[in-house]
Amino acid sequence: MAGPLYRQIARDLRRKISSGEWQQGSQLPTEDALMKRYRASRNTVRSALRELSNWGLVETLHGKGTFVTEDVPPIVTTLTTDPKTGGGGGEGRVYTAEVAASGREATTSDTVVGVQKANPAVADALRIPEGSDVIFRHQERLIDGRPWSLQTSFYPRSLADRAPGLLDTGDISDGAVTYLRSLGIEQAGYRDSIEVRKPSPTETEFFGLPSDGRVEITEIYRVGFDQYHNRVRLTITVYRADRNRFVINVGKVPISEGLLPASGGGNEQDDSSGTV
Amino acid sequence: MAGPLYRQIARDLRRKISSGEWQQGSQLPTEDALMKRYRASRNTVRSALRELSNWGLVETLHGKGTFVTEDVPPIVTTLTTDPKTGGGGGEGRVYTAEVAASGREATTSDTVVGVQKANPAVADALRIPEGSDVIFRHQERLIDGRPWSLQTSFYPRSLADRAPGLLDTGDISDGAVTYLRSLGIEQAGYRDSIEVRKPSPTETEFFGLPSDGRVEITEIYRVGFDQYHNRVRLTITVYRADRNRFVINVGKVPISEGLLPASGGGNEQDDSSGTV
DNA sequence: CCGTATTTGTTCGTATGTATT
DNA sequence: CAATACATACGAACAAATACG
Repeated sequence: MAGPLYRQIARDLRRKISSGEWQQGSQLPTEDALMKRYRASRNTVRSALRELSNWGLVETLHGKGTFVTEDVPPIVTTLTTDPKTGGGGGEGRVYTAEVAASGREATTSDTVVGVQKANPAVADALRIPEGSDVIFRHQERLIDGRPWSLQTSFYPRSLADRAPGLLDTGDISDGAVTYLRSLGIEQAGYRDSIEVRKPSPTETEFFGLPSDGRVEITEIYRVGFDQYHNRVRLTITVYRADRNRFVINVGKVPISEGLLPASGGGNEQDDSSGTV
Repeated sequence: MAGPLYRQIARDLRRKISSGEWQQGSQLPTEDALMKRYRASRNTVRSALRELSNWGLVETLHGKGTFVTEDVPPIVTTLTTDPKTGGGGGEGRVYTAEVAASGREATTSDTVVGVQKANPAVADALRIPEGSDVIFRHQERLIDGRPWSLQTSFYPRSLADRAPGLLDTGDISDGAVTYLRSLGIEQAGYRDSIEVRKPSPTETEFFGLPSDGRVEITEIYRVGFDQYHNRVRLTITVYRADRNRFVINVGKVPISEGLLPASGGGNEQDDSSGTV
């Protein structure tokens, strides 16, 4: 009854975690201890632990032990700019301001700039021929010193004639959008496209993700348009999917105070909202 | 060298998949065949296959075999309403129209309506006391007969005095937003909050997800405000994270034609965009 | 429909390697 | 260096789902 043994063990351990019997961050019994407690073989116990790990409930560290995963409050990012206050300022500034408001400190690595050939995705987003030159500006962004997001912007190479600063590393730290506006290239609007996918090796390393594909990445494509509907830039930003939340305001909405919709937190709610 | 054997096997299989040597949907060699090919034990081969499965590259079916995962083009949903054309029409209509535009057919289950006590998340979103009565309206939404999303809207119980139709199952199929507007309750704006999390058991079953927590869910909280900044409704919609994409338009953007940013597809791009 | 072969799922026991304490 | 704890790997047996004659 009740299915395979390893699932029964997993269920029991799960219960002990979600009931609070085992606190966040605390160490689970060793595999050896669990073998004895459940009279199961090592492989079976490990299957149970792997299941919990897949669901993000525990984390296993080689040589140290298995620990109950600790909740990390998500970073909240607003994707829409307030037409009244913001006026469409540079994203870099907006992001850091928003993070600072939550009492954390946002920093960025040095900007890496360069020119490369447009791959299909970039070419399509900017409506330029595949393989034509594009300027890229890349940054690693941290919060309180911990990896937060990776961002790369692409501009058509031809823009550098009017906006040579795009190829400077530090000068336009105020935000490329602001810089371009000073040159008469207004960002009249933008389109974001959000998707969730598995991390690339680079992303896995930057974010310090587990080597199995357990943790996903949220990728945001932002295509910026000027007043003539030309595609001026493509910005790709990636985040850890499980530690970031994105907010979109449409129409007349009050200024956000508390922000967070009081998320329950873990996975254990089990449809606590009734019919949700 | 090159790490554990099961990873070497996994890498080799991965290469055969991403190189196209093994087509989408085709069956991999049986575990028995892989044992012989790599001179490894069955458990080791299974470790390798599990790794590929975790990364979403293959799917294993009990008694049948292991198959290369087939790409499913994502459903695209626009979260912002065009102030010119849409004017903030009912979401239900907008969604189905958008899906229809892509040549697919959107249908919904019967609406389940009822009254329940507000849980903390709902109470916070609507700014009402926890435990007070709320009306819920729940729907399962399908595309071409396949599960697509689950949606539940919550309204303060008190709204039913002015809008009794909220408690009818079918009558306001045009969309609750339209219905409320006909009663003078305008949705002046809304705030979406997007997060990614593991599926609940109900969601796992509805979407037909694998029982390990491999596939994630995108959850969108939408809080609607009336012209007086009152919180009129909370709509929670959940989607398969890996088969849906969300678009947000801000400011002046051209009408989307092609939509998709020509995503490369799989995970195997391996930072093909260079510095991304 | 039945029975058999095929294929993956579960469980055990055991041994050895590697990281941490 | 030794003890502890998780990681990898092998071999074996039986169970469960599926395919096929």
